[in-house]
Amino acid sequence: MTDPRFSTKQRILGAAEDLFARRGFAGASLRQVTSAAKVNLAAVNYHFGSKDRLIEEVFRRRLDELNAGRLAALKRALANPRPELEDVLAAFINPALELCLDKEGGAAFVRVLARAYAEHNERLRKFLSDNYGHVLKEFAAAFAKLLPHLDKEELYWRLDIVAGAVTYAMADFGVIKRRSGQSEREFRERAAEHLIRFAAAGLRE
Amino acid sequence: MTDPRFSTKQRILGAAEDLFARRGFAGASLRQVTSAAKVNLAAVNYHFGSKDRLIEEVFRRRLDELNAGRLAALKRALANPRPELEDVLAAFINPALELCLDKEGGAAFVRVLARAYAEHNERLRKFLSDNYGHVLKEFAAAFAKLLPHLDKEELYWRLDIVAGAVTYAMADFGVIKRRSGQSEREFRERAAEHLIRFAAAGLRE
DNA sequence: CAACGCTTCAAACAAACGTTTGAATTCTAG
DNA sequence: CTAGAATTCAAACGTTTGTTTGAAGCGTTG
Repeated sequence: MTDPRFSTKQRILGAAEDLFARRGFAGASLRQVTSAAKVNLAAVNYHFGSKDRLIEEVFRRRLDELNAGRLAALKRALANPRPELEDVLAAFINPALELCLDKEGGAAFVRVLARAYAEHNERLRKFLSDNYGHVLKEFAAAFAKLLPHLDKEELYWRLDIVAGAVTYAMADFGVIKRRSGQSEREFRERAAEHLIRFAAAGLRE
Repeated sequence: MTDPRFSTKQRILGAAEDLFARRGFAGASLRQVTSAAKVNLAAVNYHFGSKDRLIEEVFRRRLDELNAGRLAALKRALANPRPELEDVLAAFINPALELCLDKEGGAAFVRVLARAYAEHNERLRKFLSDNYGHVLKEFAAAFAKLLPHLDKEELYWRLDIVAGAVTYAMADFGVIKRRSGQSEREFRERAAEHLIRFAAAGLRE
């Protein structure tokens, strides 16, 4: 994050991601961010314009890739002539899991994402819905085909619950801690497995 | 909230609850709180000592009652010789639902509670676990009896997922909006029904 | 090397922050 | 009615906040 191989912009984004995850958008100051990134305070306003726009860029950097991954995984799942419910769930969850495990700062970002929900910030919600709403639409359509016994309202309710459970579990808000012998990857993969099985059961009824 | 029938202390707690829900703990300032409560700025430090202790009191005021309600409902559910899984889930969820619907500011508080999860704040987590951890233990024991086919680890995973879904749904982080013809009460009760059915299916597998 | 645009920098800005103070006011006993 | 405690109040404390400024440094291009 402070690695001088990375550009000033990247270092700021990395430090902001980490601090927003740990202290929230209001709780993390630009001085804390720039000091962690080892850049000058004014660099944020030079490169991003304002703190609000920095927050948006923290989202954009990850979500473009995450949502592309989710759509690609969905496409692969639906290539199968008789896709299983679990496959579509995995198409939604696994790219987020990979983000957590493989990308530097990915785990922090997932917590930032969960914070965005809690913020209830209209500006932020509009930004997310404008830029990434179509992804959720495509998944909703796929689930609708696999669950023809559910009417539209019933389906939306359940998807909303699934989204909540996924967000919460990925951000490890829960109380379950990784066991000492267990690797971070093992732990996360187990969490995803449980999540998929649980959500599938709840969706099917 | 600004009603002069209420004491200074109560007005501060009410205003703080509302503003913490909307802007977070760091995002809501004591000046905003005292101005909304129509009390003097210094009143917070006079009555509570500090902002941190005000935050704790916002939790304590509601959680004492909420958790007492949950334990009472659990006891009633277990009075039945063959209690259903749905009854225990309802014992956990319905008191939170009542808080949302019947208590002034209850809906705001549920969102404050969801923020506490997002905060990952060690001090806050310890406070909550010290004061209300025993409630979760009792529910876990009740679920364990009803789901003997699940080993301890499996059960804890699923309860963690349920807790996440409940928190998320109660704080209405989701995208589902109340229909125009529907009352807040109807809407919330539907949400709780869906939640119980979904969670029961996921727990039973 | 000179001139240029891009980036970094230390310093300062006004505003807002949590907290403290000491005097004014209100309430409560005796 | 009065003494003393409890509460409210305006004002100020020293920090920290996001943002702006103008000069200094940098690498590229003519």
